[in-house]
Amino acid sequence: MNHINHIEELTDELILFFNSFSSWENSVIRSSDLSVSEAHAIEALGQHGTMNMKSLAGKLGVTTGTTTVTVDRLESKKYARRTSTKKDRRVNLISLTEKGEKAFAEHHRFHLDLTEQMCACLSKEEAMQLLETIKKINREIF
Amino acid sequence: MNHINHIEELTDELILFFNSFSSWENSVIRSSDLSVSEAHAIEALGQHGTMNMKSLAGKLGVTTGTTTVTVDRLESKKYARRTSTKKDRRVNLISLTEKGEKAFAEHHRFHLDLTEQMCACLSKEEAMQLLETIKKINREIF
DNA sequence: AAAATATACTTTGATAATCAAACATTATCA
DNA sequence: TGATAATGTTTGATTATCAAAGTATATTTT
Repeated sequence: MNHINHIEELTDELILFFNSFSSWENSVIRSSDLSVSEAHAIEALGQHGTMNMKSLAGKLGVTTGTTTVTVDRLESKKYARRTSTKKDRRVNLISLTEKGEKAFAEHHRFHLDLTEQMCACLSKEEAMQLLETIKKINREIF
Repeated sequence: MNHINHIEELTDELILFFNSFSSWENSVIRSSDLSVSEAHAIEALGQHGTMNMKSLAGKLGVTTGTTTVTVDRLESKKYARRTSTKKDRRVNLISLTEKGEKAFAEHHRFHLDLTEQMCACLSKEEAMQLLETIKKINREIF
């Protein structure tokens, strides 16, 4: 993989993969009654569990100000709730309500289906290798 | 890869990968004088060459209305231009100006660096396998 | 302990991003 | 020719976002 053309090619395929994934996700979300940012927040909370505003903002890759707005809407729609802690009263812990958990499960089902589709066009070995590779990249690069 | 837990795990890693990639890209873009949608449009035009509005909208995964706005801004900032064709006078071909090509090259450099970083933590075989796998998924799923 | 500094979050004000639906223009089909 | 389809723009509304300023609480320094 030292060859420059392979780097070029992999780059182009990664960008294409990213854009396709993004389009796919947006169209899945638009078929629900959630906005894109709301859905992403629910996804993060469902996957990683209750967390404070700062961590949630970090997971979503946006500022805490943006996250405040998103969580406000999730709260008013009853998908999530804020809980303050005794230990540090500045902190708000954000957790999913039952409705939020349900929405997460539903959305996650789409992701699982997509992953299954992907694996269906790969051999068992390729799929296992993909998992290992993505894990490595997630741990070591991002 | 038939095991349900592996599907779960791969799904979670893919989502993490996607979110990390997204955050990375956003922070790269914010260090330039382009907005996120402008940068994405330049990226698509640079990678695939001149195309009409509909194709560009398709590549970006947004409506043509949204694309009109984006291209308006790119044009007013001199990164891209519209050219009408004789063959079909409804069509606008969008192409990068010299300034646009330069911005693309610069942005693409960041992507190439990221890919190199990724490959640096993989063996040659793993990297080649990743390329093949992503290609397959891009062709067959998206 | 008081003052200074840092942290977690919200608010504000502005701009960017987006969609759906209506519209204008040009092509194609019957 | 007239009807239908396709390409792109405009409109009106909503969502998404940031940076910077503000609020409240914790921590550190003197």
